[in-house]
Amino acid sequence: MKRKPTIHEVAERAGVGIGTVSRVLNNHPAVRPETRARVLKAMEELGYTPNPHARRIAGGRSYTVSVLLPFVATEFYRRLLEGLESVLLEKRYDLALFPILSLARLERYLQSSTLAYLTDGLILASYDLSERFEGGRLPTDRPVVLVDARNPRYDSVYLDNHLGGRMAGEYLARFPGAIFAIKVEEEPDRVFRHTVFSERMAGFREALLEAGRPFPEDHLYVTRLSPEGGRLALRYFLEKASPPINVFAGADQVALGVLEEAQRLGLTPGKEVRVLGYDGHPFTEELGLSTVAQPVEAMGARAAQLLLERMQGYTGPPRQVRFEPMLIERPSTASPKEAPYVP
Amino acid sequence: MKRKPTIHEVAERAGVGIGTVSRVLNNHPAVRPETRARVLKAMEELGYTPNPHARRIAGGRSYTVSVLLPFVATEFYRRLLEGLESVLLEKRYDLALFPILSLARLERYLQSSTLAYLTDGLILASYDLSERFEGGRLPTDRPVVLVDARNPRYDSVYLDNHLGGRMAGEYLARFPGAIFAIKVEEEPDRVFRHTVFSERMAGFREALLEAGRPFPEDHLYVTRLSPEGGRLALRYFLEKASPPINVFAGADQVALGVLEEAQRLGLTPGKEVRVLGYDGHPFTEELGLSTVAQPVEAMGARAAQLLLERMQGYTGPPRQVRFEPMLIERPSTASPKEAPYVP
DNA sequence: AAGTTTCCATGAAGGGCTTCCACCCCCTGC
DNA sequence: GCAGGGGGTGGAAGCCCTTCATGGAAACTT
Repeated sequence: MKRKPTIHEVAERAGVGIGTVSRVLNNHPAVRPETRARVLKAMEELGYTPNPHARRIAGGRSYTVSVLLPFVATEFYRRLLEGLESVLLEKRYDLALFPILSLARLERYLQSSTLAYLTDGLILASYDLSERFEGGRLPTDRPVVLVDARNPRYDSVYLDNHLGGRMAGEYLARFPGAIFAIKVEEEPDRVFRHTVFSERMAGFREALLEAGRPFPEDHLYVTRLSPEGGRLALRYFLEKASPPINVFAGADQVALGVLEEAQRLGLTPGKEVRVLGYDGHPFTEELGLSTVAQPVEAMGARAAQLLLERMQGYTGPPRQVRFEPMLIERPSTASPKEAPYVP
Repeated sequence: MKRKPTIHEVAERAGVGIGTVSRVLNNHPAVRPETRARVLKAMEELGYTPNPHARRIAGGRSYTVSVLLPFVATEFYRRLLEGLESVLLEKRYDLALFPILSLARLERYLQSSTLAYLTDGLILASYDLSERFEGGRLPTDRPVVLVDARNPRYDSVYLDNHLGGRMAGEYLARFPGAIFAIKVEEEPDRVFRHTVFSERMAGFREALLEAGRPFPEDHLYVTRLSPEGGRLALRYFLEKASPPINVFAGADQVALGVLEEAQRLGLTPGKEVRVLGYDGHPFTEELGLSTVAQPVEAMGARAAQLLLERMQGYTGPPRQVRFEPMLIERPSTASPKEAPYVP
């Protein structure tokens, strides 16, 4: 394959200077329309496309945004990417993902410079990095936006998980029957720990306390993020109390398992076993699963917007954008009117 | 944040020329050990790290490999990345993912140049691009390796899905009871179509034919890649035939749903309903799900190796690396010895 | 008509690196 | 003692762009 054409070849073919070609590339207004057309034609004929590395080196844009994220294979990140993509694609930006699949990889990103830090902007998903970097700042001078995480030094887009937990608690407190909860285990690896699940549980506990509903320690089951965890949890709960019981599953994936196990045991969801998930993933709808929904796509889109503003030169103080979850009631929890809680 | 130090500052501090610094960076042998040490010390003190854009521009390495892939939120790609990562991390390469989340994004990658094409090498997952690009070649002169796809022009690492289908067919043909299969629907979007599921079914049919087992058209159920599809499929199958029945689910995700539905209906997996998955994802083990296992991690690792060789200058003809699946027998299909098929 | 302003266009400089040639120094071998 | 050969080293040239003086020409002024 022959070498890619450069700006010089375009300039020569169009009979203009390289500066003019560059201005055409960057949509600079000071180019006469017919000159612009000539240049575009030359580019077309040569199959020219600019080199992002060179653009970036020369102090321009590479039109690429990096996303550092811990995992890729979950519904949450799928939705987050969808939100980011929707905004960035429209603005003609590319999205480069840098998955942090292992501790070794994280170490590498913490120290060495990587392409990730040298694109036009950086989105950091689910990490609060203040503890990890000296000075609590990433080794880059590009704009950085956090999403699903908070840090006072950077623009942050986050969900109020404490509130979500409260909403779950307030809601379930209105039903008769014992109340249980499943807490998703944090990665044993300290590095990858994030705090969303703890925050949810804290809010949940708080709401139950205020509602005067007991929540003994053995009503909490801790497990990994998988349906299997939900199955085991339900069996455990049924040893502690008889139906009807109410389960806050902490995550939709886990709630799924609770639902399945209930059905297998012949217990009617929404009646003998009320199940409330968390996340609001699309699959909950067809399952009739009640859930505390996170607007993940909207959070992603907002993060992308904040980053675009920074890349366009905005230099105000860090912005903290808080999103609120929304409780969606579905058959997996019957309406509390039908069976109100009587202390 | 102050500007990052450059090679010149390192050179000055170490009292050497920039050429020497560059040689240290690139592990060139012709540097005296104590000079090397001095340079490394200067780098350390200045917190210097090289700029990948500049390295790439100057004709060197950026030490980054791009991966173009269609989806991110599936177990398959998680495993594939794990395989790629294991090899590349060791060789000190970064991995940049470019997810193709939409048709618009694909179009963009087909035409314009993007950072993806300008790293040191490119891995293309699950796409055969020969139809999409003029001349059947990507617009890049970097080495390209395909994985989970085949193209005679490029190094390819692929699984023999036809064989996998055959193995499934031969295996299930040994059991009594009607035989059913679930075919995973291809994306309606023509662009994202891939052929793995069709290949599996073709092999499956072939094997049944040879074994003299009938497979009428209405024994095939088509659905999306989700457990829900498996549930619906099983109910449909049970209208067509009574237990025992044998189901080739085409994908582990789908098999999962079949298994769940069977349990819910009070049918014993491995006895009244035999279920065979495809993929060999880790979760199948704890579920006792028999499956035609793909060595996805190994395929990823191999692809990374092929790419590394190309990046190191190997220029032989395109290599086609074929992997074979392996049937793993678990409780979801009892041993055929216990209940052999008698025509 | 001469002086201003505006509009376009040019190409050198520069950005951070690799490569390569030139050069120096020191060790061999005769 | 001298040519020859390496091992080390320095820095100019070059990679592909953007930016920024610089300047020519056309469009306005008074």
